[in-house]
Amino acid sequence: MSLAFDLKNPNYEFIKTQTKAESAVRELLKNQIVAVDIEATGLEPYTCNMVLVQIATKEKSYIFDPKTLNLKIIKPILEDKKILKIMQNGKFDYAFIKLKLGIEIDNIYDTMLAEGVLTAGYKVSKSLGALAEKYLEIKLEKEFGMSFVNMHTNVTEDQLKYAAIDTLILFPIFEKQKTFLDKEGLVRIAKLEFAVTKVVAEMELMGIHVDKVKWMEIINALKKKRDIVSQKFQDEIRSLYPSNQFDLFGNLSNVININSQVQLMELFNKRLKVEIPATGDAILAVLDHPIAKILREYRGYEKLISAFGEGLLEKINKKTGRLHPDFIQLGAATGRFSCQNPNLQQIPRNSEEAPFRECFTPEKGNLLTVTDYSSMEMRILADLSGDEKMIKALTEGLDIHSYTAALMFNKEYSSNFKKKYPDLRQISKPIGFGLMYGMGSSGLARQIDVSKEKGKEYIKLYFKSYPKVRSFLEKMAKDAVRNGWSSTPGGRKRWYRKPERNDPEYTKLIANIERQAKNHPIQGTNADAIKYALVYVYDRLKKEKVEGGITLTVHDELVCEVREDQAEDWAKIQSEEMVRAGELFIHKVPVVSEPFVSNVWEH
DNA sequence: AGAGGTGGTG
DNA sequence: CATGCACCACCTCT
Repeated sequence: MSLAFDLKNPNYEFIKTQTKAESAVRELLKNQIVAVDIEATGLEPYTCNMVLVQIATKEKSYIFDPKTLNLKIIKPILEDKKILKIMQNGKFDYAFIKLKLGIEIDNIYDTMLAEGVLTAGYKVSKSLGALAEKYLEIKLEKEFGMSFVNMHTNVTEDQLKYAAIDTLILFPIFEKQKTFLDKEGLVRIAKLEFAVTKVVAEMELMGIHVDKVKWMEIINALKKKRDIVSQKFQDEIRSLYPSNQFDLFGNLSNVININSQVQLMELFNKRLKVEIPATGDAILAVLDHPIAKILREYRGYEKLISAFGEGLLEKINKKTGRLHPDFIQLGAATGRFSCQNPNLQQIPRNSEEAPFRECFTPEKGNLLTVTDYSSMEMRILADLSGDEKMIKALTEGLDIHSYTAALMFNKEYSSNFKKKYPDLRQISKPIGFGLMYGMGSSGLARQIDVSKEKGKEYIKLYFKSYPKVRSFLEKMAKDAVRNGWSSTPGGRKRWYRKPERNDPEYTKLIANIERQAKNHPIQGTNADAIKYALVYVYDRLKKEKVEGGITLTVHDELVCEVREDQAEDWAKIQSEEMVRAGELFIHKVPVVSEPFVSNVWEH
């Protein structure tokens, strides 16, 4: 592929006067497509600064100096709905440009997200370097000293060259990707991802407030309990070890490291003479041994303290006093978000001892509006499979697991079924979830603690109740193995590496694909829906002039923080927009989302 | 630095 | 033979 620019000597202009900047803007406004990139002193927009802002045409990169220029003048380019902005991981640049210049970039084509939808399911790098190699067979040498991180000196000519290349190279990558998006029918889903990315940037900038005092109260209480249990554990096992050790202060020291799986295995298998294959909770639970009981109690506390302790508070932003986690837009192969630093999608649900979610609170004068889809994946399964009885149950608003149990075990469904036959419902519920995950009979048997034969029988009864669910799941599995991909009705694809026939793990690998492909259309459609919802909700916030923004998305849930007098009305709108998004994909059963207004995340 | 084990979420 | 999807954080151990 021949490039429209010279890699060794890219055409660029480093702009340091307002007059030159103005004429550059005039030139740029003549284009339908530009590439945009920034260089910054670090990754965090609140505490780092922009060093360069590059906007390029196919042939030439205009490099603006944010220190000497008033960059408000690039607003007409960046906010123009007609001019396409090619960016690599645009969320990053969007955040800086919004924060430093008050400009909201519109009409983004993101090469990283495009690559994400083109390679979903494959573990491949989506860095600019990787894309340049893949599409252009060019190696981008990011030399040491090229970084702008913590930079205080003047930019070098080499740095400017690379800054120029970072924009110029986006054009040919964009051209190549476009043909693949077309070929794979991924244009629609790519456009969705592009529309979502600015919402994600805004959501990250918004962040969420944490009640630090309450958080530490919870942690300290847990620590007290943990330390008592930990001491008890050491005392109970001390006699099993030959000599007592003392620490510097003459206290008895710990016999083993309770956190060490290796030492625990030695303890159970060699000293307590109970053969266990691992020390996970499922195994310890059935062991019925006093030491196992203490260990389980310890683990309960230790887990919460280590995973959600001070570490989370250390991530509070110095500038804003809020948490600003990274939402990875294509973090999961199914199209779901993932979340990092910290992962707010795995904060424990509130419990008596550890009401962590109560610590996420609105700023004074605001309230949180929380909306989630109710039993969305069940609804998706009903809709995609077209199973009449499941559709009927969900349409009539019946308790789906009770209704399933009634069908399976030939009982009359009633509104008090749950109370009348709790044991039957306890069988039907895990099957419903398990099947969406491609679970087999032995897995189910293990789950609900019945024999393998009983497990098989239950699944049979389930499929007899919902025959189309079976044929749907089997078709998904078979098609994916044949095609090497599966897709959602929204057009999102997930690819699978087909194993060689002679692979020693062939059967296992095929079984993996089958399970993943049964789940993908369900989980993926949920992801498609919540992503449309994010765009709808963001647009509606602006349209309704609501003061506030989106703070969190947790797979089937959206959380906004808004001015308190607007919260009640807004929560309803937020739910409506979620429903509207869900109805793009679900037509045969109702989409349901409940609105909540609250001064804590969850109560 | 990376793997494996464990366990939190949807 | 293994046999429930999708993640991320923390711990130990090599």
